[in-house]
Amino acid sequence: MLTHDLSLATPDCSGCPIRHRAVCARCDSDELALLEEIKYYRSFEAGQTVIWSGDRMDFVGSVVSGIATLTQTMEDGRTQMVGLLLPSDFVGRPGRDGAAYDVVATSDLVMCCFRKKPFEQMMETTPHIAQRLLQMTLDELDAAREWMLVLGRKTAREKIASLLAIIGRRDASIQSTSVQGRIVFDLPLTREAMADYLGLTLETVSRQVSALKRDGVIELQGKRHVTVPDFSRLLEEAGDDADGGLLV
Amino acid sequence: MLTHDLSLATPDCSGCPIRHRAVCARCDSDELALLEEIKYYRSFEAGQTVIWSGDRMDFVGSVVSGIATLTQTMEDGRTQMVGLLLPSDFVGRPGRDGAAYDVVATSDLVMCCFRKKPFEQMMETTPHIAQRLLQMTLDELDAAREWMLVLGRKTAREKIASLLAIIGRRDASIQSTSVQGRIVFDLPLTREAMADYLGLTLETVSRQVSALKRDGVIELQGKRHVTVPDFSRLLEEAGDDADGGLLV
DNA sequence: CGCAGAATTGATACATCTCAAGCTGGGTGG
DNA sequence: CCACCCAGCTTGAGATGTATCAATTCTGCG
Repeated sequence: MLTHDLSLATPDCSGCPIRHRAVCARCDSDELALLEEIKYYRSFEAGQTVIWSGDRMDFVGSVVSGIATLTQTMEDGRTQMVGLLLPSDFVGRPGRDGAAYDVVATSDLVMCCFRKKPFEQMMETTPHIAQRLLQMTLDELDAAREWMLVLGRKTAREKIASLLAIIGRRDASIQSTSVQGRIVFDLPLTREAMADYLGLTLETVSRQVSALKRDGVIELQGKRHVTVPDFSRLLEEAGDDADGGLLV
Repeated sequence: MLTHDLSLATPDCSGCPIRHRAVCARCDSDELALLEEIKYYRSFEAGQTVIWSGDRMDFVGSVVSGIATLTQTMEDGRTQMVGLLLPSDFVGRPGRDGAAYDVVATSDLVMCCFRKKPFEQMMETTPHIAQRLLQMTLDELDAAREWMLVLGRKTAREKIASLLAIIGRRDASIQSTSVQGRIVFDLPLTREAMADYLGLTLETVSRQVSALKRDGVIELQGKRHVTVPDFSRLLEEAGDDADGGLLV
């Protein structure tokens, strides 16, 4: 069954929650008006697949609310998450027809989509869009490289701590709370999704989460609600500089 | 001792070997003329560090010839390669002051550098540059994600096979040979660099190279010169689709 | 209440790491 | 020209971290 059909309305960009962070962030009102003509909303339920790797993709778009994952799968079924899509993140690649990865909605998801052809044309004529997209892509590239260090060189415990630090930091930045001392947030991922993110098995994830809890690095209320009593302690466990790095 | 000082001359862009692939690929002759004003060449010897992570970076640029690596290092010394820079690849990030990674010349290296400030200004006024840089960044992002699958989910043997396939494919594409059947190339990396690339130890790299040789997947002449008698066999060993994927 | 998906925990297997010893080939100095 | 040297590489034996297989235990929900 479909969710509320707010999805079919196309609310004004001016009230959009991701207006200042998404690919349209630099656009002025004239440019926004052009985008409004080619935009439409789509909703997905938790668990639904937005797009399969290899499928033809006739749109690009932004995550407005909810969370989605980008995953790659080998023939024998091994899967690796290669991206975590949060509100304002961009999906799809201008200039390419097929999707390169599976995109799956982890929670209920709303996307602001643009038909691909007209969007590509706008990119040629509207430097603000291409400029913002470049900036966002460079940020994603940095995140991917950070992640490569996690996957290639960190232990299971460090991997879990790194993931919790990333999610905690993001949550704090959304709420503009300070990223120090006590942090509280909800895990948006199942143990299995965490495992796919970190290149581990779900059993190992479970064990290491338990270990971090036993050692007082984190506290759990239920399976998903996490309290970090001392964020710098978590960063130590992640093997990161306790100051949180220069690039964030 | 310094290498040949062709480096200090600034040859014309029209004869540049990476003219059609680098960040300037889409520029017309007027735009090239502007770039020529802010460009200069720098040479590095094999083993030299081009830039240390965290250092201030007052230029961006392209690899003209030779190979460099992008690596990240943890406090305790664990290192992970996060990028392999080949001719035409771009170094540096417009809009950022410090270098995010160590850049090290693996072979003798020539770079075409642009002073950062003027380059950033040109990016604003010259859409062709920003467009090409976006395209290149998206390609790098795809490569990074491919690599994440390798790091997170492949076995040591598959990792080695994947690396050999990547290098072999690149070499074939430079020589515009077909990527089928028999392939011959030189490894541009030491066993240790391969290990840093793949998130392994150098001993494991050595063992798996020996195993692939023993099993007839590759032949070695010396330590670095590799013959792959059957490229599709190598792809199977890498755990990839034997057709080589859709995205290349 | 009882089921199903998610998570935890345990026992064991195995891949890769670690530590250690030796090999190889190209360069250098006697 | 030979002997030596040294970085890069190979190989071995044992330690260790994570995967695998297999029960349970939670938790939310119809």
